[in-house]
Amino acid sequence: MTEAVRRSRDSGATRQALIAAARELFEEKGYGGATVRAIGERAGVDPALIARYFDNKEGLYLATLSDESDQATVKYAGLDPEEIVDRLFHRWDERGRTPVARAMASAELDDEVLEQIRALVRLRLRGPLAEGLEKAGAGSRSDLIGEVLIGAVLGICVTRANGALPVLSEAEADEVAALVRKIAGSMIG
Amino acid sequence: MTEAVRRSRDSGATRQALIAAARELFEEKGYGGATVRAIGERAGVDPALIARYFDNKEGLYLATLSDESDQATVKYAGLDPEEIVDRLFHRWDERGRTPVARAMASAELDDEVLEQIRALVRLRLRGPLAEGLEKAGAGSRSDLIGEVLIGAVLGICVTRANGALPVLSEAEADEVAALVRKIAGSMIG
DNA sequence: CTACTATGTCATCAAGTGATGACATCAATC
DNA sequence: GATTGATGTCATCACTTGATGACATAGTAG
Repeated sequence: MTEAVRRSRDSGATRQALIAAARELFEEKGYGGATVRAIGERAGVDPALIARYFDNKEGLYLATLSDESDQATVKYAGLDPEEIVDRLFHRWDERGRTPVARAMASAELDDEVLEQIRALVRLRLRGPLAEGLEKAGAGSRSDLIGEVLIGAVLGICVTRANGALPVLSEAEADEVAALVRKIAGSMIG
Repeated sequence: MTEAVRRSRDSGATRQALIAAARELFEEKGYGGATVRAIGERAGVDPALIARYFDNKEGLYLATLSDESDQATVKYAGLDPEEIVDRLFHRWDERGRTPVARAMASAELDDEVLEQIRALVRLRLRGPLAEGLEKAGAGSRSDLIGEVLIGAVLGICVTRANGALPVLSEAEADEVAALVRKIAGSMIG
């Protein structure tokens, strides 16, 4: 029987605690800024267990990406491009930088990370986006247009979060969202 | 007499060599990834001189930002918004990430860095952009719209450079530029 | 020539990093 | 309850980093 017993020593729970703590700290400090000691402390777990369960720090990082990918229950399929872009903006804007968004905004990407990012984007974002764009008559390069929109939203959210563009940072989310929708709309005609 | 003698020991030349090497390495590796030893080596200069001339690594980083600001001879004043955005895109796209662009895309910004970025953006980018937008009849929030455009271009250039969005990365610059112009145009009507 | 300052060189420190392996302890199985 | 594998703890290593200060040398002024 596989009972859902709450064991005092539960490797699964430890794994999840580490992933959750890692996601938080990677969001806050970035990959380099988050130390394995800090992650272990926040998870209430000995840092050495990172090596046991994820080989090393990078393995844990990849695990956070997979985890986010799994939890991306938001379905964009079948929506208007403007609606997709609107929701994407709100998601990235509210939740701060998810590991995925943060990775996408970073300068150079490790090969494995790049692979995960691309798969996630293709399935969850660009796919539905391109589909909606075609349906709306965006013409041939709907894949490219979809990615341009994703990149644009990412840049807006990043600069909005870090304060580099003060007016944008202080604007109401809805006002910015309206502009983002406008951008999406302009790609269709 | 202040002659332009080429001295074998020239603190000015040393400073410039350090700034140039630092800019390159900050572009390639980011702030954390560029070590003072690597900067010194590329500059052909002992790393200890960083401390002498710029106090510490962060001082050198700020110096690279000022330097880029000084060298930003590109004048956007008086141009159409679409034209400004087009040139901004090409600049960031060709030259790779300048220190400024890289800083704008980073997650959290140090106070001093933030200050420099904001000043640079206000003077060189958002100012002319907002002016052009108003002239074109963009309505009230031209400051906000200008910053949204800057953020969008930044995100497009960053994702284009790091390969997170493959179609965008492989597209011709001119094709992307056309879409960027389209986005700018949509903000006016 | 001498002395003095600017500039450059070098060795080294203290702190922090990720990783590792020996050891301890829990919990399931017989 | 003894055995055994899974899980957790701890000390420590090897390495890198930014920074510092003592020292060396060039170039100039007197």
